[in-house]
Amino acid sequence: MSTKPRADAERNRARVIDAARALFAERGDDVQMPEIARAAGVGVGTVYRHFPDRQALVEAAAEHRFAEIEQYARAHCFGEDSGLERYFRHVGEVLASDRGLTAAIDSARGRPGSEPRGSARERLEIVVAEIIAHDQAAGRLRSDCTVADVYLLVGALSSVIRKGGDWVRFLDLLRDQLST
Amino acid sequence: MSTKPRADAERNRARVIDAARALFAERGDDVQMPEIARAAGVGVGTVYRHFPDRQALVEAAAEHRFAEIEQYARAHCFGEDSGLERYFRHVGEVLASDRGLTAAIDSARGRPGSEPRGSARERLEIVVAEIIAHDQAAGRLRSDCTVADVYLLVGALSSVIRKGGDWVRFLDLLRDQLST
DNA sequence: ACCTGAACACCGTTCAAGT
DNA sequence: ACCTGAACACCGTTCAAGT
Repeated sequence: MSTKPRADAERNRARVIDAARALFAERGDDVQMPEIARAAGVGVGTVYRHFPDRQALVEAAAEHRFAEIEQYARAHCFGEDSGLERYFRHVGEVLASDRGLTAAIDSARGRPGSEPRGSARERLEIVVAEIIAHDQAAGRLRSDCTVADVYLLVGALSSVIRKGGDWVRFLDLLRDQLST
Repeated sequence: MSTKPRADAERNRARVIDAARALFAERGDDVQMPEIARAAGVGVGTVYRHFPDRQALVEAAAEHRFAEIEQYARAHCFGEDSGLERYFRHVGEVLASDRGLTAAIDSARGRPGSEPRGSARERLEIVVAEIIAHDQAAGRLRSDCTVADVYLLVGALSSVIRKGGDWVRFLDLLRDQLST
């Protein structure tokens, strides 16, 4: 369908994403578009050529975290103890270290299942479903727990972290609840 | 200290609060200051004379809900079953019906204990402490549960509701966790 | 004292002109 | 095709002028 983009366009896109990742990670939502453009060494118009609006850039800058979390999940959430518990703890750590990810999650448009085919988010959703099934098969997770439940709780976790709340305590209050 | 304000000033203040309550309750955070001024029949400058900034108005417009919730709590959260469970359910219903209250809670500046003496929020905090003590005395609440925990969970509940999530399910996932 | 609303500041987004 | 950045739109907040 679409023809290959020009080399300078691709390079500019990468620069914008890199600048956005660094700035959003550190200061979250209170970074302005002109500042990102300046840090990337391009004009604002170029940012808008590659991303339709601010929200799209926030999501694009967070995308790699979903892939990273998926890697972690595949490696560490299918053992002898609760995979979901490990999952929530790891997501909490990542969210706490990247305020841009909390911004992406807090304003997520889609419900579970609405991701485009093959996106990092969709692959992550699949692993979460597998963790749930694995924990349930081991009899350590309530049988009615769904992917939507995990999304709901990750959203809550994200907003706790964003507000500077004690998210470890939040997970403690939640923990054994998910056990049978 | 301060002398009595002029009658028209007091009337204008009341009009602003009334307009803000109605508009925030229905549409939450996406209501602009000029619109509130117009609905109140005053100039924007008058709004700013009575409230230092938008956030202060959001909080002032939500204040009465804290008193209402306190009334409910005193009447219904000291019975035979879990007072905290009734409390969370009621707060959820109020939050779901008043998006202005979610806006006030989601951007709350203070931690528990930081309220001014005698404010509605402080009185509410006291009742929450009493509910906790009552539930703990009846042996139906974990002994390490604090007022800060309840704040943490109400904040999480508020953000779930604000994002249009299934808050009843959220409370279900949380429910028995708080039991001993 | 208090009120009004035009004006200012700020930031997301667009678009005419340039390469 | 893509880039630039001045200009526009929008909204929170201020302040000079009025009562």
